[in-house]
Amino acid sequence: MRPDYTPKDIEAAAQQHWEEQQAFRAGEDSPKPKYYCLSMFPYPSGKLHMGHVRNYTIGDVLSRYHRMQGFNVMQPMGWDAFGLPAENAALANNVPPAAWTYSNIGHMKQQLKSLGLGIDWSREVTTCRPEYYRWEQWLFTRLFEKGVIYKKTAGVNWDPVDCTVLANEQVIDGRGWRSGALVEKREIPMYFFRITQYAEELLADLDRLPGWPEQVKTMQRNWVGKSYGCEVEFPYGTAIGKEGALKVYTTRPDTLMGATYVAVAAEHPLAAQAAAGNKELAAFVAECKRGGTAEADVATMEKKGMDTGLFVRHPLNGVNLPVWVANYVLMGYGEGAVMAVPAHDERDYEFAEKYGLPVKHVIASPDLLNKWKKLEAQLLADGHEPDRNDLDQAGMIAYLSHVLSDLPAPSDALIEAVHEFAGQMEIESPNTEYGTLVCSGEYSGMDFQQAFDAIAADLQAQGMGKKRTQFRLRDWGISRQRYWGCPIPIIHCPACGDVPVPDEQLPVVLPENVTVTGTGSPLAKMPEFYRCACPKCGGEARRETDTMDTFVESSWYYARYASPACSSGMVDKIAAQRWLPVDQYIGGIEHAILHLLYARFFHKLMRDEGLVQGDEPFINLLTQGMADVEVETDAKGRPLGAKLRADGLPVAIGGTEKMSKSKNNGVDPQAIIDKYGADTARLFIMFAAPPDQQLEWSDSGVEGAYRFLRRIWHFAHTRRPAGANPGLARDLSDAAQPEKERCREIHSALKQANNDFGKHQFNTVVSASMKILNTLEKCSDTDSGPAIADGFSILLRLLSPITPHIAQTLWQELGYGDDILAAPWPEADEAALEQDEIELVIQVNGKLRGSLRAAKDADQAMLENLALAHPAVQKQLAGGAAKKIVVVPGRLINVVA
RNA sequence: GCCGGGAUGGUGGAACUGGUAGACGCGCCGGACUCAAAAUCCGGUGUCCGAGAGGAUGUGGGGGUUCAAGUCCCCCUCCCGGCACCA
Repeated sequence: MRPDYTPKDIEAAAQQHWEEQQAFRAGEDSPKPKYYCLSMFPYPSGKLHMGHVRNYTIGDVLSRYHRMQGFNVMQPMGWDAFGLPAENAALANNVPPAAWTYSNIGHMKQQLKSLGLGIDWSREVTTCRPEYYRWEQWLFTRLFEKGVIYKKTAGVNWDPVDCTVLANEQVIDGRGWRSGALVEKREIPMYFFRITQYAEELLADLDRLPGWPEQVKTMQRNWVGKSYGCEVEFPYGTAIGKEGALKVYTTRPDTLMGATYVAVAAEHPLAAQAAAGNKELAAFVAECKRGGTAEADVATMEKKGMDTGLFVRHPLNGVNLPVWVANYVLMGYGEGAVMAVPAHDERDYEFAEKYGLPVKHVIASPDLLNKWKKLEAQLLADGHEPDRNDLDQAGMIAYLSHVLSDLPAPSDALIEAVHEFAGQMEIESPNTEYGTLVCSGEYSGMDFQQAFDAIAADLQAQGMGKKRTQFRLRDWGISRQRYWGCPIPIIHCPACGDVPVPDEQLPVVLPENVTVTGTGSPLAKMPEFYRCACPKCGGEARRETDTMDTFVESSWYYARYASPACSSGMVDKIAAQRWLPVDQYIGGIEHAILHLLYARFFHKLMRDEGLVQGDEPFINLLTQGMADVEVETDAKGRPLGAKLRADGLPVAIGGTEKMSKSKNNGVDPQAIIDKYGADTARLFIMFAAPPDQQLEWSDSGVEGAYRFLRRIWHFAHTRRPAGANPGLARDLSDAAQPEKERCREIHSALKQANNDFGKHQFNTVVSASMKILNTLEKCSDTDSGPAIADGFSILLRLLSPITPHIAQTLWQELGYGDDILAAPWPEADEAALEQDEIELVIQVNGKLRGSLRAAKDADQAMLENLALAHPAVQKQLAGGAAKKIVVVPGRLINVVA
């Protein structure tokens, strides 16, 4: 055995050993229970960053841990290979996206292998390969025929200079990132997955995922956004041109009597109609159509609007309400029109304040109600008749000032009551809480639910509305006007319409040798690609040149791993049944909504096709915190440029790297692996923080991780802690006190580590391991020989999922066994944890004043007496008596003076 | 803007279910070894007052509940993730 720790040699040897043993091939006919451990596959951006290392180390730790617990583990890996960055790289470096992608995959695969991950590489999938995406195309044609996929128009960001559709992140301050041209919203035809048809199920099944973080489930629930509300129609007469009704959807029908105007989106027919004869309005509508489509931009825009001059009639009280065009109303959302209740909605209030529109309170909080009653009572007491007219804010303020100035000699009590009421109204503008209806005619006095039901019933009776359940979730548009993606398998025939490509013609292969110019879609310029015959009538037809959203590939890869080479179907049903669902999924928190929702949706689609069983793809989910970069942002929070923490060099945004804010993590993992080895890199990353916590990387602390491994090696070399039967429970009844204490320390650290493994808190597993080594180093050969061997074998096994190379090497070198992967997982020996005497903390009024040792089974009265006798307590009490004594068994005694 | 998180020493983080705040590391300070340095080992290290014993104070800010609050409740600030064409 070498005296020095030489990670390069031992890691190469250990990896070769696993390779020879085919140690990580997932067995198809194992009697052991299966454990499918999946880490989100990487986009092949070029090189590994710390986020990858963190993700894949977590996955490997869980895989190896479960393997030692007796599971048949499957841990696959693959490449999310289609996407925008490859096209950007092509533009920047003149390399075809395919070549760039394959070369990146080659390099990153080497990097992953050098980390010593226990991956079954025989299952590798690459989404840009026709063998993979042909099945995606196949499913598309099936779903198209079933009507789950349909076509409609939708808005995109159009760059009028580059004649290209831009991704949201390519629109910076309303301009194209390359051309600088002002971006326009343009409506184009696209294919959509009818995900809304599954909205109810996607929502309900979240309740059947106890292994998912609550945080993620909450985000998904809010995203699906089931709401109970009402359709309300605001009729208009021929004055507008023709008779009709403006339909809106609201979740607050109880505030209907407080509506003071209605607002429509710029794209709404009513806006277009009004703009036809109004140049100023037409210009405003055009202005609203400028800029990007991203919701964050729209929502943070300054609220602007313009009066159309049109009016609609309030369906219940017949009052005419003005129609405004407002940029905060979105066409693709609900009905593209809203009823505005400024008194009880933040955005409506802000808008009404800005344009001087009336505010009418119709919901009163208990406070407001009480203050109004008090005011009324005082008016009566002073001999005046209270005015119970509408609480239109302006009218109310006028009324209140009338009370103060026009009434003869108002009493002090009345003046106070007016001020209190006015003050409360001020506080409650806008009041978005539920409350009691006021100033709402026959509905006054009702609570939310009563008003909801009554108003909905009245609307329905008049044919002017009804209750409706609505989802916030929108259908999933998957058409992309880009080259580097999976071709949509549709042929457009002038005679037959949209015809799906027949099975025998699949896959529609994406040509790999192309030149990317940055203007327009490359496929649309390739007649050899798009010219084709209609599969139905044989006539001349045109192939669809749009490709699919890359979220589609990542929505089903987890299922493909079960039978990666299956050439007869999307999945081999037997293999899918064996391996699915995924037992543990691990990936970044940034995927909490979109990717995870789409994958859940796809599982249900595949289930309905009879391909997979079960309703959900991922049983347990671990969301990893982001690995941050220091990013400078503009006023809208968009990155202007990222700075590499380590050396301050700027990093290109939207360049050849994956376009992600997390692409640069300040520390290059390869440099750490080269200098210290994979075990140090893995240990360092697991020790830095718990997996779900976000982390800013710096390499301080890498040295400490390396030092720890070196100490382990040195300990093994100098102390040779081998035992014939490591892990055998030892009878400690005769052992000397120091040895008992050392054993207790080791087993209590082990107990903590096992508990932390269960919580996926690997940083404290590492600290427990460090404590064990600290204890072992305190042992002398003579007093604790066998304990050392026992303790060291615990240490190696505890660390083996995290630092597998050194653990395997020492396990073998010291003769514990051939393969640490086959060793049983260590469990804490409860007998070793027993203590006769324990330390108790003494508090006086909750403040720490001392401690005492007592027998572990000392009773309450005895402990109280011991505490009272304690000098520190005597001093604090200063002769006084204790009011109360709180004893927390095994922990503390608190004397309350 | 909306939805979801987060904030603990110089620093990464720990603290089971409301019960000794700062485990385990990094860094720093002092010491040993050495011709010297590196490596290694030993000791110390929240802040303030104090020679010391000890005391006060302390978990982003403000309030509250409790014998006891980093932990529970209310309000606020800042930071991070997502917002449907980045992946």
